[in-house]
Amino acid sequence: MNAEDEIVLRVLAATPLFAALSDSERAALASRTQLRRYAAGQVLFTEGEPCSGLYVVASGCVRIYKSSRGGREQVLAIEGPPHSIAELPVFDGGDYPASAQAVADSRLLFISRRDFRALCLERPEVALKVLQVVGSRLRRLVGIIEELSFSTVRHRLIAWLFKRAEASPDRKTFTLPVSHQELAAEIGTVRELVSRNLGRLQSEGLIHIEGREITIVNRPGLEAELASRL
Amino acid sequence: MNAEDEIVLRVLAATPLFAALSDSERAALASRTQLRRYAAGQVLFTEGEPCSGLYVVASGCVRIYKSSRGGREQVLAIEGPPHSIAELPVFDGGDYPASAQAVADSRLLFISRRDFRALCLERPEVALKVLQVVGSRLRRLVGIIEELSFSTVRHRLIAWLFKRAEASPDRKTFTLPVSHQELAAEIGTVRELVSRNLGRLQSEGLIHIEGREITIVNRPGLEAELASRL
DNA sequence: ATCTGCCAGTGACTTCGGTCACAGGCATGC
DNA sequence: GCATGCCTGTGACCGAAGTCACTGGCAGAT
Repeated sequence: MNAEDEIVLRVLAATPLFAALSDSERAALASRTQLRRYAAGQVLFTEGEPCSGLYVVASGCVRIYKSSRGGREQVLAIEGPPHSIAELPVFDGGDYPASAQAVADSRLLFISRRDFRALCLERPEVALKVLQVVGSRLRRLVGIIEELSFSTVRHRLIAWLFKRAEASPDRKTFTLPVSHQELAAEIGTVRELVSRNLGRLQSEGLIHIEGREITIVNRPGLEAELASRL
Repeated sequence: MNAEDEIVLRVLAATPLFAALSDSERAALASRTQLRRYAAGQVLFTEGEPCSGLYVVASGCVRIYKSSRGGREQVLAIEGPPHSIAELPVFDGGDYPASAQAVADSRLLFISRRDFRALCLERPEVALKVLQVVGSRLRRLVGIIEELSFSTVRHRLIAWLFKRAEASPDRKTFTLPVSHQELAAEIGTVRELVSRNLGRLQSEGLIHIEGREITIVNRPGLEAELASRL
């Protein structure tokens, strides 16, 4: 067994979708799995393309997004290992509903539509797992709709900052990991509004910005805003 | 077999989810299915409630929606017979992500979470069907996100009018089937903007309004707007 | 008939979102 | 070095979106 096969097996074992499989079943699946490499920025597929199969992130990071003419983008999801991508269009026979792009250099497993469907029929537990994964995906989409429909850019920005801060050691300070441009795509607006709103939050003493370092200064104040009349 | 049982069987047979079942399997499922009645306006479940099972619309019509404090609502889907509702939260163990309400007097089949999961394990074809159904649901949600993120109220209103017109005999004239309030919830805005935008479309000679009758007057003009820099 | 509640239209106003244009910073590559 | 390209901040501006308040219509209930 070569190094690539080993990676494939390891990733399959770590992926929730395939947790229920036995070792031998996983080996069988692995033999029908491709390992693909993508450079940062490279596009995996574009919305509207026919769906050829499902991906699992082995390393790196992938973002799923819609783009408009006019050049704006709206991010729907960002997935790292060991999550799967595009499980859904595999089943309803339609095209990919959105585009996907590697954020960093990435390796992905690719399983063809046919193989995956066959597996689901053979091992219903896998299908149930898919449903579970898809459930959380749907929840996230509903969350995005809620935010776009009911809340403001400022709101969404604050929520985004909190999400980042929670993931940092002291839950207060973190380094902006993306450009304003990308942040804008994630919260559904444009670069300039991100810049302005960050500036406004700072001048109101709610956060502190130093280069790419952002610190939550007045957490209660920010939380109060999130709570108010969503 | 009484009348209710007959309804249940008939609806199960017509529902895509259960198309793959044999008559005897459907009969077994029917015996574990409840028939529930809801009056127009009655709420089936509210977002955040624990998910107890899945519904199938037997007659009438149900809308799925999120509501904000401040009293606004955003409609996510409207389902008539023989479609199912809330297939998804059944699987990921979470709460209902949105609320559901009968639009008209309705009868719904209710299948408990347990029974439905068991069925999916036993008959993987059912699970695959669920995935297919859920796929189209996800597409619609992505479509909503796209519209909210990239387009304007005017845009969404025109798209909505087209959707209605397509469903009418001459593809031009139809009766507004809902209040402005409800229309606003469906396209993600407020009553006043619906009223104003309808008025504006008429004064620009694009549509004609007479009471609740709406006629598409200048279809090319409207289409051009939909096409422009989405 | 009157009262109540929902629905529709509209004017005045505020604020939010977004566009355009431009200037400066900082890295990379030649 | 300089040129190039991407990222950021900001001022000016415009139109869209939303809020508030009030009017009048219409249907159902009593």
